[in-house]
Amino acid sequence: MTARYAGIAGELREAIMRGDYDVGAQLPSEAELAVRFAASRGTVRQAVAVLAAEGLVGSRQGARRIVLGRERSQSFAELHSFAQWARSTGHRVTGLVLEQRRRAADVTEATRLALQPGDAVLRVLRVRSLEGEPVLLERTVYAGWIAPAVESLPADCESVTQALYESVGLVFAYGEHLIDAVAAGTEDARLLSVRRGSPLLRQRRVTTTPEGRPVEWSDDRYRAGSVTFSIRNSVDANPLVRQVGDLRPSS
Amino acid sequence: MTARYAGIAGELREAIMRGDYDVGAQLPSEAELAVRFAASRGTVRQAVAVLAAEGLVGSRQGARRIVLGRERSQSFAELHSFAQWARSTGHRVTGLVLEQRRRAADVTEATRLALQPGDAVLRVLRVRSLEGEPVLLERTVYAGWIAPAVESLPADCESVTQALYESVGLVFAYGEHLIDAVAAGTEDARLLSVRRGSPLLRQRRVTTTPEGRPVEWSDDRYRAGSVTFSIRNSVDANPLVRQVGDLRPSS
DNA sequence: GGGCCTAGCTTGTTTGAACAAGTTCGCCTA
DNA sequence: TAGGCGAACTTGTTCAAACAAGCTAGGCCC
Repeated sequence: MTARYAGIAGELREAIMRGDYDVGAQLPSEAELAVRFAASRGTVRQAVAVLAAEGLVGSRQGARRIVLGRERSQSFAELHSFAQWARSTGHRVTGLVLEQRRRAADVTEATRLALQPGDAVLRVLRVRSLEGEPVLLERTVYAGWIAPAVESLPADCESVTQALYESVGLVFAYGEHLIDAVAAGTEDARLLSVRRGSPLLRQRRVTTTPEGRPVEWSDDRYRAGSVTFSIRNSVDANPLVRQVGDLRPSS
Repeated sequence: MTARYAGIAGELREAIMRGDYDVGAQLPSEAELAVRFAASRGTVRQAVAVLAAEGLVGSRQGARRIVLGRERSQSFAELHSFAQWARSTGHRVTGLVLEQRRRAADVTEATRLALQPGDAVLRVLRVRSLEGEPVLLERTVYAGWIAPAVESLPADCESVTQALYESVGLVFAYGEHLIDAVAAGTEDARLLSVRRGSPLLRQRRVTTTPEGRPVEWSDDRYRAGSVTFSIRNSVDANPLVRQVGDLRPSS
């Protein structure tokens, strides 16, 4: 069994998504839930805190909690891994490595991956397709210490995240993402079957292990209209930040 | 004074941002912090939970907490309000209403704002500039009940969010955001001074009051390169979600 | 020297209790 | 009837204690 509060959160989440509570309706009070689940108030609070973080419920001191929506945010794994996300939504996903080679890290890459300039890194160019249509172009730089594991993957590996976990036990735990829009370059256009200059949604990200060690730096470009990022937030919890452009050269 | 845990979180945050702890370094243990701040372990845990949600520190059961970075996520207000965000980063921001008129809500708008089709709504077209350069085009639909307050604002109102708070005490508490890339239409191109078809970063959002009542539905388009969205997340906390495109017609 | 194992440290989970602070709603008064 | 008041309810904050579970480092054995 998982933690108690996680179980309670799960039951409440299902009840909300099932429609037991309408959007805008009130949730039972903490005291009531504590009795129903035979848990202390603290544990119940932890459970509803999970739902609040997912954006499902909101709360104000003094008033009952309110149901804000029915769609749950997906897990970190689903956010990080294109394959896991696509699969969880029932889409058929494929991938293909077009290029892969080791190089010495330049200053930018070294900084981002917490390496010394000149240390070995592995650059990979990958196309991902949804239902056979190419929708995503990934230009990834892996830190040298993980390169062997990445190179040993098949070129059409579906989920790199999962493969790395299974082969070397690597876990991605933290990520920082920068999202903006860019025009498709010549190569982008050719590989994604769009016209040059057409809009792409760009997501640049650094991912690190649970110990805080950077593993990869990636520039992912989505064909416009194929994928949308969705964010739920509240006065309490909010992870999204705007930044003025041109802070960093684009790789 | 604010809550105890908030104060502790603040001190720790400052220490991290000041560089007392290097990125990758360990934070003192909960027990140690409890002694130092003369608080119970529970309160200390609440404080570090705040930092974890901000993406500043990470934690693993059994091991000391690790400093992950030095940049803090901004507040919800800064995320929601373009003006407040820009001001907090030291930019000069201006705004101008180009069009404003009441209409009956169509089915889409009514659904998103939890109204009945035919109820009155207020549509506003606004341009926002950074340092005099137009960077953002806002097409906003306000629910009828807030329309009078919006109409009474000056056309060059800098911060609508703040103005509405001051005039009628309206507070924005929750938001749902959809982010993708689109090509600039004829009107977009003219008003943002870009070529037609050039890439724009689009953010569609619904914002609601603390009671869960939708206030506005907006389609914001940023000129490419002017603004970047940044997200920090971890296995525990993650608010960002991908969605397959074409789920909803674009306004 | 190399590998295993355990003791102690550190974070995760849960309970129970108490008070603070904000909301709601009915009642009472002017 | 309109407004104000207050009691009951509900969430927010804090404390203290105990056990579970994962991690680390040092010592021990081969």
